[in-house]
Amino acid sequence: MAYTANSLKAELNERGWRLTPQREVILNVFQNLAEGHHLSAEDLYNELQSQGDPISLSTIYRTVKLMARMGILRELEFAEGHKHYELNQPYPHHHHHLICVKCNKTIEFKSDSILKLGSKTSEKEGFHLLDCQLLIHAICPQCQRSLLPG
Amino acid sequence: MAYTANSLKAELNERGWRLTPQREVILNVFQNLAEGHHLSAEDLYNELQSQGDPISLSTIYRTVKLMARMGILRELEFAEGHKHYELNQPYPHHHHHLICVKCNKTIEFKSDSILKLGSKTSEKEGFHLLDCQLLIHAICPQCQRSLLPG
DNA sequence: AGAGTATTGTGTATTATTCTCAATAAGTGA
DNA sequence: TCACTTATTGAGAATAATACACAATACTCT
Ligand SMILES: [Mn+2]
Ligand SMILES: [Mn+2]
Ligand SMILES: [Zn+2]
Ligand SMILES: [Zn+2]
Repeated sequence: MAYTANSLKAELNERGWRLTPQREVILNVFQNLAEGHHLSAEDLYNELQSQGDPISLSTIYRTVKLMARMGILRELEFAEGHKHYELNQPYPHHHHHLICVKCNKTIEFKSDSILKLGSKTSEKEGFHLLDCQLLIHAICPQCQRSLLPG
Repeated sequence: MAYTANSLKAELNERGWRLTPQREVILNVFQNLAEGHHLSAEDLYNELQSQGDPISLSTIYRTVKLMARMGILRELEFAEGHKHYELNQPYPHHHHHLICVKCNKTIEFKSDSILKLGSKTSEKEGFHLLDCQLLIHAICPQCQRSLLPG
């Protein structure tokens, strides 16, 4: 069940917030993003720029944060010093990430048992689940061979 | 199997690196850290300061990064804008985190099935596993009640 | 349409983390 | 034990991601 402009508006208004063209366009970018892709704030800024919908960096930071807290986007912290975002999709699109801490190569994989564990755990503690992600930090085959320090 | 000064030295030297008093002291702080505690770089800086082993912030940042890449420490990114570190312990101490994205309340929980999945996945891709952590972003009971924006 | 207020864009501030570089000291082998 | 090589440290400056302040704008509701 993908978001439409209307369902997004409904969810925003319910909390006393507003639907703006910026928010709608930003959500669209994520909905059209190919599988396995993740955007940083700056990526998103450039993408919007080049598709002719320029939006200020401030608004971008505010919006992705807002949408992550609504559970619309998931916030991913790989090993690069800045956050990445992607659509927070339910089963069967929900997935996890295996990351090389040296070169940032990322592999996605699925697991519904983790998703179940995430729901069960947050429910048990009375938390409202937003996102559950297994993050595997590792070193890829190529970087294992390289003798470079660090 | 906790690290001793000697085993740490062996692992460092094996890679052409050196054991320094700073590295030894930093590892000790983490080994003496109570369960459920996590230190930011600044926390660690202050802790060392007050225990009479002052170490520069530069060295602290370099050391925790080094130890994370060696698999000695695990790097945790909660929702506060800076990293936290804790000892990377194997089963049965290995655990995961449920975090409130609004107030940062953190609850730890264990799961050996995730640990297995992490090993299996990285092995399958030929990666050398460093750490595997399930991160559950959620909103705690108290913050659900609060009507504050954000 | 108008009131009330959430949101935007611009510019600036903050702050975690990295970088630079000269001084120091760990490892190694004679 | 003593040099020799070079990894490491500490101090400070630099960087870069993100947050903030505020006046102008534009949603939403009546
Ligand atoms: Mn992904
Ligand atoms: Mn922990
Ligand atoms: Zn790699
Ligand atoms: Zn909370």
